[in-house]
Amino acid sequence: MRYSPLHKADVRQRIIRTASYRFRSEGMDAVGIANLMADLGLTHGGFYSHFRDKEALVAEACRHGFDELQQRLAGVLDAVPPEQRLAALVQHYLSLAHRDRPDDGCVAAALGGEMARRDQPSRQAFTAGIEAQLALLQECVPPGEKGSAPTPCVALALMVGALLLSRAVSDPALSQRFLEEATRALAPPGQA
Amino acid sequence: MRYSPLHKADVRQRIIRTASYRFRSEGMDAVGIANLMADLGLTHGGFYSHFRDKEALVAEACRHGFDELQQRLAGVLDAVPPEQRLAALVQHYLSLAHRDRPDDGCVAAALGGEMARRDQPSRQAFTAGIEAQLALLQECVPPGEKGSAPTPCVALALMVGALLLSRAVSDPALSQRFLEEATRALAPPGQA
DNA sequence: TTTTTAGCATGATGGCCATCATGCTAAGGG
DNA sequence: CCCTTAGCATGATGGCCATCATGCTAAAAA
Repeated sequence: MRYSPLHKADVRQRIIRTASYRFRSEGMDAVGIANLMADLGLTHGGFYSHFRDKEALVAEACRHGFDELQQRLAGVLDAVPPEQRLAALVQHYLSLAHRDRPDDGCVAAALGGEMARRDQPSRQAFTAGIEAQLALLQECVPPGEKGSAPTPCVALALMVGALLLSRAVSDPALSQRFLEEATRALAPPGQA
Repeated sequence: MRYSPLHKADVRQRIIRTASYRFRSEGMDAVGIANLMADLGLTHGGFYSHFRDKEALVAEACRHGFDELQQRLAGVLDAVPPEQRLAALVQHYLSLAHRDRPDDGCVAAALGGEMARRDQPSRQAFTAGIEAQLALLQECVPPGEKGSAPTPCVALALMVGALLLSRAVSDPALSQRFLEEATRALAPPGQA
């Protein structure tokens, strides 16, 4: 063992972390193993002692990305009284900052389309992340809200769709419209 | 000219058409020029006499895909009285058939994530398609609907997001929930 | 009928891809 | 203090990528 015994786990985490960012910003097919390892000052040789294949890394990177967002959103929610939680979450998710930093943002919005074409391990990791997001949204709906409030599935689909489209569209005004109108639909200003 | 004078335009259309399908089902990076031309019984040599580069083809394929969906949806809307148009469109868009045939479906849901990373020509073609979809949605909202109805941007974002997630998720039950709950949110059953 | 030329084919270039086989090297266990 | 071995490096394999240069061939123009 060249480095200390904990270094393998550390390198593994750095691979996942870097992959998670680069996948979201460049797409999963666009990031090669050799190129990715070079980011860490390593070469492609050792990769396969950490992961069985690229698919395994994609699954891990997916998990990592969802965990990260989940923790950040949990922090946002803790700082806010229960009635304002949904609004706070929506404003954070549909912000210009989130739109402009896909590498540090929601995996579903950045990689959802490509995930539909991937193998089972990655899709299962993705599904688990989605379910965690739905659970988090569930907790944001105040107790008294009746059938009028959007369900977690609807809220998540609208947020993902709006963020995705705001990124894809080349017209800045239209990009903002997606964010603003989706925000209004989920967290109407005329509310507590 | 080897074939009749109209054959160049015909071949060009066949390239666009095939590319449009394959891009949506396999992703734009996964379809190579040589492989694509082979689908038409041709080789890679002639490609660059039809398009300046791959980016130009992506833009054309994007246009073609949006046009096709637009025409199909227009056909659905014509067969239905004005009050039911939004519901008909939503049910068509959020159907299992659409979910399971991304190659023959909405460009935004299949390629939106990758479009955000593409060059200007493709993104402009994409934006034009989105604007056409928004215009079509605008016409679906009956005259009397007040502020309660979702705006076109919100409706489109929700539809795209729900379709995207229903495709990406590996759990069939969750996949259907996205489609059904989004459908209910946009075309509530307790309505004309 | 002859000549031009457009549409496509062939082939080359340089690059990147995932994956596997093997070799070095330094740290841990004895 | 030596020897095993784990972690990574080097290099090879076979394949696909976009793009450009050139050549063939048959149809249109003369």
